[in-house]
Amino acid sequence: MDEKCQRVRMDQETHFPKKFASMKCQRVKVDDSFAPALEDEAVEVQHLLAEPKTDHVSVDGVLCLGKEKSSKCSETNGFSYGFNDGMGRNIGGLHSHITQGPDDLDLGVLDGFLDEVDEVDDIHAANDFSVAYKDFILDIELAEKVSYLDYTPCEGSRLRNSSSESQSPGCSGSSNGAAGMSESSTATIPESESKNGWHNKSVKCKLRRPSGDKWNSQEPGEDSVCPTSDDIEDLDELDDDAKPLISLVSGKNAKKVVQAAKAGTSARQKRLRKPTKRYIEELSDPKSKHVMERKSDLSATLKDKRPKIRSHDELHCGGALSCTPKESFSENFNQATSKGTDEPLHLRSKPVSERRTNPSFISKGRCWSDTSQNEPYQVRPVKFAPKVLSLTGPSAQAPFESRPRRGRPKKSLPLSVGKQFSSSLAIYNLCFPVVEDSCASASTEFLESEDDESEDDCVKKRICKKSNDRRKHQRMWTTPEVMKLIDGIAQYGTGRWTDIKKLMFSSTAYRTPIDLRDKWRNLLRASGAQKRKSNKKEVKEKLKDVVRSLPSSVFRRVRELASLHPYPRFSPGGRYIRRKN
DNA sequence: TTTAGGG
DNA sequence: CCCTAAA
Repeated sequence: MDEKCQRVRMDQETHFPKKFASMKCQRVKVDDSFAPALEDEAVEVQHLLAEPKTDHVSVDGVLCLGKEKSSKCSETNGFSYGFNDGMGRNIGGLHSHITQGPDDLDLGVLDGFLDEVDEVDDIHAANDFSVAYKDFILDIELAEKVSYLDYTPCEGSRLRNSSSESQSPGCSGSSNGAAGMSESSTATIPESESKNGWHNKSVKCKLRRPSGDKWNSQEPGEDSVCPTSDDIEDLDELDDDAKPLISLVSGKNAKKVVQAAKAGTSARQKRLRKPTKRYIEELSDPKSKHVMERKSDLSATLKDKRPKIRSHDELHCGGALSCTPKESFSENFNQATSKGTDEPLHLRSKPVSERRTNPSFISKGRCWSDTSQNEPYQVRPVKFAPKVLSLTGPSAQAPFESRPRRGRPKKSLPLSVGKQFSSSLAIYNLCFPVVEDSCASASTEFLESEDDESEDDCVKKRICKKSNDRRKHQRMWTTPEVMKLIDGIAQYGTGRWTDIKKLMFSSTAYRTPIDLRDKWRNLLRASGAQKRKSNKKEVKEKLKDVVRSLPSSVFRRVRELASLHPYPRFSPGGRYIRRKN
């Protein structure tokens, strides 16, 4: 662990001052649909607790994260500013080497840190850094001391609880259950206050340590260093978001709490997951509706083509198969400690039990991504990574392409769908009913996910690669295609999509008449030719992608045609006219 | 089967 | 893109 720490630190020092410019907001932008991230928070905290010695790195990661968010993706939230404000000073105090301008950071390094940060996407999604901060604080605290953890397990679970609880206000209604909890120490601190960059300087000053820069002076992995209030102080400087926890910790028996928490993670669960590019891409799918996933269970697993980045606990997917003793122990421990407290049990046990019982948890199709190729220092994950990969590899794609084609069946049908049940693979198949791709294909995909390629290329590659796939992926409309479509409409008018398809798109089999029509609809909206509720600008902003990629001449034509061939060809009576040839 | 329209 | 209703 020391090695890991140092290594990362070295990396950080070396690469940090590079460039942050390459940072893609992508990561941050995928958030909005992530309210359900809450659902994993308890687990996440647990994971973080489980990682004793990454303290420094973790904190650095947070700082970087803050910078990333605020500097590069200012559109995400106003929260960023406040955050940055607070963080900026702290960075200055704590890490002189990362006080470079926002553009001096390196994405690669950031990614590394993101690993430490665990679930960046989730964090961003929740628009709530407080959770993350608490996590890190826990991390740090945990790193400090590993000894006598054996007593006060209740405290540990308590801590976890409060962590998961305090983040609930930042999330949408789905987390009502947690909101009802009442833990005196945490309940007194309104989370909402800490989310708006609200800076409580008094606290800071009070706790501030004169010269302590423990991040630079203290060697990682020193077990002899007790978690002192200094640590808490420094942590407190991180951000106000951390305050709830800090007050919790300091208000109660800080050491015990932390140690207990640590005890809970003596069976250490390493964070395995690093979202691969593929998943990032998947996440940016505008159609992502994570709420849906929660509601629907198995059916959703078949339909869902949007694997989500989630807690690596989902490695329990195929759980019985890939679950290592350590993991199971950890889970059991958590449940055991949960019982020891006087707090509502369901709040704690929910994440775990839900994962176990809810198939949707299992089938996010991202198991193999948890093997985190980008975390070289991980040992245990690597041990079972191949297993998971081999098991889930093929099916990792399943959610993506197993979505049964509803409606009229199209040309190619699945070769085999979920027929391979054996006693040992029963669970696995349950989770991944569709297992059809060869391992080779999966492995190529796996490797490809690492590639750095433009999204377009990604899409196209996938399409090509799965040419025999029944599933039709998004296919970008090229400008020539759009112009062809416009020509066709000019010729046939709107409403005769099959004709247009036959004559203008006879060569491109992947464009169905419906596609043409949809595209036309989009063009209308984008061009503002349609007098919709929203004005042009608004529409254009919405469909910026389309607008961006098309010349203005196209839109002129669109508007012309729109007036010439009004799309919703309603008869005076209101019913649409079906034009006959 | 095809189109319209909503998601 | 997907789905359903309607023609």
